Amino acid sequence: MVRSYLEGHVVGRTIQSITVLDDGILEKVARERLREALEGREIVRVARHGKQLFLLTQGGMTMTIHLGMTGDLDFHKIKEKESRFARLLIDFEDGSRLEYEDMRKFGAVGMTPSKEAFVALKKLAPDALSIDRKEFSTRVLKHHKAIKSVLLDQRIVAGIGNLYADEILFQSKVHPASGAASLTDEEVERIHLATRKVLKRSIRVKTDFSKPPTSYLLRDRSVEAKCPRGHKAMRTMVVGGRTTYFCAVCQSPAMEIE
DNA sequence: CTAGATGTTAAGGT
DNA sequence: CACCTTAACATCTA
Repeated sequence: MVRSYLEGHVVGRTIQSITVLDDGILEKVARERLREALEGREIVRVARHGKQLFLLTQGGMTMTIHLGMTGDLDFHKIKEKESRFARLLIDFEDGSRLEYEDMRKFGAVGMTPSKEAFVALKKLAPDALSIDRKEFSTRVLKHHKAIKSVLLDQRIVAGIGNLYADEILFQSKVHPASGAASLTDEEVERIHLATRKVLKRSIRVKTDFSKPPTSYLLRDRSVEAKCPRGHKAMRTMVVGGRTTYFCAVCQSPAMEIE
């Protein structure tokens, strides 16, 4: 969703200047180098791999952007006063501007010769939406940690975040703490299908949590909530250091055996 | 006021 | 190596 938003606004525009407001978000590149390499170049393509974004320039380097937890990109036709948490500005020659804001600064902006080089460097797994059933299953079954931790591990499958992992496991009726390696083939297949369904749907609704179908857990993330299938059994637990919501009825280990 | 949480990821320990 | 925990960060809420 961010990728298509950017594609519509920055492809074809030429970078006039880059203003780094906070060096803390730069990933292993000095602001001078970023500016030297990218200013004056036209953005010709916007790509995505998992949660990572790439702005490819004509005959030059590629800018990498990760939104982290609170990052956001806003395109403005004219230069307005930047927001409180703006960290980096890209001004284009036609007077428009792309603003990168990130309150908690878990995001990162960097530079790479190519998307492929960056993916290799970070050891990122194939993107969750490009991986077929067979490969998904091979990758998942290899690990012995909790299935939720596996889904969140960008080196096993790229592009799934905390909320989406919960949603995927709810839709698949699998308990988040189940050991990945001991899942049945059928369960893994359900998880693979749910991953595609949930991510595609989320991209379509632009991650607006009020818009997914009412059968989605994402709409109301709290223990007070009723599970979308009517059970009053929402539970919370910590898996792999991340808060996890699930329905104790739908996703009980007993249900998995059916 | 402090404690605890939060769309993430890298680094350090076992 | 596989896995787990924690720190970095800046707010907001109980």
